[in-house]
Amino acid sequence: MKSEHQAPLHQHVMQPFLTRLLLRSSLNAEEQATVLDLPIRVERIPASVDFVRLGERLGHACLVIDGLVGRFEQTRKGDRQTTALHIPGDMADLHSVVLPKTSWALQTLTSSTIGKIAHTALVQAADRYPALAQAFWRDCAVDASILAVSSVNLGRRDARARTAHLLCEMKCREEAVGRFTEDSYGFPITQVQMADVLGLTAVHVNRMVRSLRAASLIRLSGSRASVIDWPGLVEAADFDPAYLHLERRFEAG
Amino acid sequence: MKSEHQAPLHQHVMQPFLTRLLLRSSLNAEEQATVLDLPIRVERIPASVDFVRLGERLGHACLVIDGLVGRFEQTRKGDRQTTALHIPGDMADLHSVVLPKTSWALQTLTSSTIGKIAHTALVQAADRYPALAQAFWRDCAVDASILAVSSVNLGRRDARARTAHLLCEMKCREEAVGRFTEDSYGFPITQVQMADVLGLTAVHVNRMVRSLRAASLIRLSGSRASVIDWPGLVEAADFDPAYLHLERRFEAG
DNA sequence: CGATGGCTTGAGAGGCTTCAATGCCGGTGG
DNA sequence: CCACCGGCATTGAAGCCTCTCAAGCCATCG
Repeated sequence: MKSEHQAPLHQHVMQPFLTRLLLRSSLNAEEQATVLDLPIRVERIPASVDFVRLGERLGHACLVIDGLVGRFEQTRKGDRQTTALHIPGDMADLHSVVLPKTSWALQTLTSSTIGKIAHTALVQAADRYPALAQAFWRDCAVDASILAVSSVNLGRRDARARTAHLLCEMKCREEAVGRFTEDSYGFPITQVQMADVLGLTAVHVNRMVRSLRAASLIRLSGSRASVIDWPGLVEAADFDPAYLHLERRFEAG
Repeated sequence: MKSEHQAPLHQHVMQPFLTRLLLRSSLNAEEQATVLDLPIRVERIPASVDFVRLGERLGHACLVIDGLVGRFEQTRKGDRQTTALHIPGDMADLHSVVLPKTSWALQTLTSSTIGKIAHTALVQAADRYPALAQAFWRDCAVDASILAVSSVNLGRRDARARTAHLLCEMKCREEAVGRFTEDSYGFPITQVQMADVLGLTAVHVNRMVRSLRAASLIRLSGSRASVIDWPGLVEAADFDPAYLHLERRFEAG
């Protein structure tokens, strides 16, 4: 029941996001159709482009359709901290619907396909269907939960555990959307970019990655990460996936 | 127009939260009345009590009415990272409405008064008034924005700047609700607790606090923080209050 | 085939932690 | 009324984790 009365090309493009929403929220056919019918403007963007800048006033939210996107902020000195990584199906800045003035920036880490969805369309959908409003809200809450764990990593775990933790998190997130195959997932990110995420220097990231490789926990070849010893990696990372809220359960309050 | 037809004792207790919502959202009289009429169960809790624990399934959200509350997570080793501080008027876990299974814990830092509001009541209000749903969502988005900046602090700023940044942030947040008076605000927090927030050891927090004091930027006496040199503190912290979204503006998407 | 970007490795410096001890203060009980 | 106790702030010294600086290697690409 996906509103087949009109089948614009963009529909298949919204499907991964709907899938993500359905992971955590129960939506009826009408609500699902509304999501699929959201007008979207698709755009291809090369690697390393800041396509949303600090202090901008946004009129749309960005859906990652393909590629890898980083949300980041920086210090006056210019040190960059990536606060979130977004894979296909993620809305990189859904929170911009309620906070249109950005205090963050978005950057493509690899060349990516981005879908821009007007705030007005999202607000209309949320206003009409409370279940959608709640689903959007929940999506942002999960984002915040990841942010909180990221703070724990940066504040309390050493470089090696931090690095392992990132690999664990991305494995679980990719797996949740069916992108973890043959014990590996796409991880097309340079060590400099990893350093931005982990609050480390690229030099030290290199040493930590090698340490994990030497311990036969993972292998990073080219643009993929292969998990060799999942229990070992989880152990090294002190990882508990609960914060990702990936178990399907629809109980609200 | 505050629904004077019934004036239960708890109403004055919801006022600070409504004030906080109104800082960033436009709500009509009916919507405001709905917030003030939310049923709330008030409870007094001593200092250093974990009143929400990890992995719990919550049926209510916690409003801080008085005192100081910390949201935290910890590593397997037991190192604690406080990811958010909450002052009176804050909802410490509004996001629990959409994610009732906690991946965090709440702790009183001083003896506090907490108001428990049933999720069902909040969901009903949100379902009935889209503007309220959006206001709740926005409140969570601001919380996430603070979390993101916290990641920047932990990942990219040194101990001194981090310490100064915390003092700046709390000054602005207290000021926004009229609790910054005579160049000072309540900051009843031990250096051990500050260390939990800042991802440092208590010993080093002590040295950083002394350094800031020696530079005549602030004074921490007993349970209050006095700002001596605001521009200097902002400079030391590399602080930009934009992420707090405290300017009154009601444009949505 | 030189330039570029990413990965790798080494050596030294420094910021923060760890361990340890002291002083201060308020609360409590004899 | 005062001695004791526990929590908190403070200070010192040593050590380690991570950064900084620097250089070399390799693949890709124009």
